[in-house]
Amino acid sequence: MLVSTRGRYALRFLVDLARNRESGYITVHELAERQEVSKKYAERLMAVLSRGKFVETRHGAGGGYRLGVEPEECRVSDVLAAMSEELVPVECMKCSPNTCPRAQVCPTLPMWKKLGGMIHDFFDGITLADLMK
Amino acid sequence: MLVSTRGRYALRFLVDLARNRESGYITVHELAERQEVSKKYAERLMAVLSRGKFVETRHGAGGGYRLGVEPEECRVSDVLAAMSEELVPVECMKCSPNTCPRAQVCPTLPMWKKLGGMIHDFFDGITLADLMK
DNA sequence: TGATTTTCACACTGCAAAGGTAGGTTATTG
DNA sequence: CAATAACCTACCTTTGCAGTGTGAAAATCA
Repeated sequence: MLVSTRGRYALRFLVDLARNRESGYITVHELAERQEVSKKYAERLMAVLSRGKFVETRHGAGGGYRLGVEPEECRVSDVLAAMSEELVPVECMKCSPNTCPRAQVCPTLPMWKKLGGMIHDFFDGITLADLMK
Repeated sequence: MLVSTRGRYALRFLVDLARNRESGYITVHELAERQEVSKKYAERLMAVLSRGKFVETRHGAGGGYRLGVEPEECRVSDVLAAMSEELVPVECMKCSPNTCPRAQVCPTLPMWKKLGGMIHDFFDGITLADLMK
């Protein structure tokens, strides 16, 4: 039931950028150091966030990353999705429609569906703005 | 964010036993076949449930498993715990007190804690009796 | 323009945990 | 005592995550 470090680090990076929005562009080096994540790994995760338009980038000297969204409008669920974090509790719910042959008779599926909904709603209701305080 | 098959299969086995409580002892062979899980794997998972007192066993001919608890009193959270399913969403919440040096300043930890609480409450509120209907 | 600084891309490795199997042992029944 | 069924342990295989190395491409600044 763990959330991958990918998703968790990404959130921490975004919160960091959100809190330091006035400082202009921030390099991966700085970000990685503050968040105590290896620079190399941080680099990769930030690239994903960049593709997902969560951050704006600037190459070259004086460059780096800055937040590309309004903290109030950036939902945690979107960030996790961008980091390809599956928010469903069971394999068979990954793709819809459910292809499991037992889906119609599975006594536990309704429970998993309900939980999946809960989790999704939970992350939907939290934004970067909530986390940066 | 997936629940292991261990936990999921175990629940299905228990629901099966609960639904067939009048049939006396049920062999792993039968159980595995109905639930479409390999007999060998089912055997192992049932042994765990046995150690956890969720089922009663009987060796030899005519033996097998039968439910060892009242469905109304068997919480899903207990079953998952017995199958060593960690219900926390992040590594650092596995042991308490939290040993992560960033715990005090982590901007995301409160969110994970809240989610963890929600998930635990969710599974606490569901019993075998709810699933067997 | 050219050196420097930065992001970006991708292949690769290492590792741990999960899923699943094999074979044999012990307990119980009839 | 033969058959049956749970039990146990060690093992194998796969998978996905975490993390690194190398080297580009892009932009800056002098």
